[in-house]
Amino acid sequence: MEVRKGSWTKEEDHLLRNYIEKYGEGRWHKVPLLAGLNRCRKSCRMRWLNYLKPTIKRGDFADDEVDLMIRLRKLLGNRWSLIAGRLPGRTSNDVKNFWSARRRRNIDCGIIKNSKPPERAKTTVIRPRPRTFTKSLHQNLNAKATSSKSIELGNSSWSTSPPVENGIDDWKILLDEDLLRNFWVEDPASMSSTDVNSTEQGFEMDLWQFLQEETMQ
DNA sequence: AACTGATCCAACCGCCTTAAG
DNA sequence: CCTTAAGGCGGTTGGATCAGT
Repeated sequence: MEVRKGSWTKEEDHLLRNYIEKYGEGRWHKVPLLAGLNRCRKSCRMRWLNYLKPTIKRGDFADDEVDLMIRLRKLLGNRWSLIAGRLPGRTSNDVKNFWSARRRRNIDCGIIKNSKPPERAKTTVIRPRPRTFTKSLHQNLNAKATSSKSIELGNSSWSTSPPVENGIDDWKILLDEDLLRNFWVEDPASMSSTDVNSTEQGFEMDLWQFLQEETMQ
């Protein structure tokens, strides 16, 4: 039997909500059967995560959200789920849609203003390389942190977490656009789509905590 | 009121990663 | 190891709605 596609009906939403209430999120392969939905597992998951989930925030992005999004986009590239993860209540789909609308508008403006095809902006996606945090490295970092108040960006020895002693201001500096490129180790070999997960770990570090704390303020 | 182009956003698709057997 | 199934992600599409004429 063909699975249903297209827009979800209220009845389907109701069935999915009931399922999640009863069994919780996850085990998406079982959802169609147990919820009584004639939808594929992916469709169910997508509907829940992007639309039905109660924590989802509706409406326009606030200025601070946009600001944070721009900074994160510079840092992470088109990794919408990671970006969305730092914007409470926003989904990767929201972020993605926002960004493509924004991009479209900018391109259109370019056509109107310049009356010639806009140059494709050269974006350098900077992906941090995960590094093993060895004991010797840690000692080295501590030595550096105590010997200098400022971060030596050009010759940074750390890629995942700054010395704590330098405080939050250092992270703020790091998120300034001109400094971003110098901070992360650029790795052309890892620009391929297959090298996504190797970078993931690095971001579950102090940076994220800082960003979250900053957005809470 | 009717038409048209622009915009928004929910949904689909294809690919990749991961875990289990 | 290899295979397979499931989860997850980013890119893209297309229908609905809005705005302008």
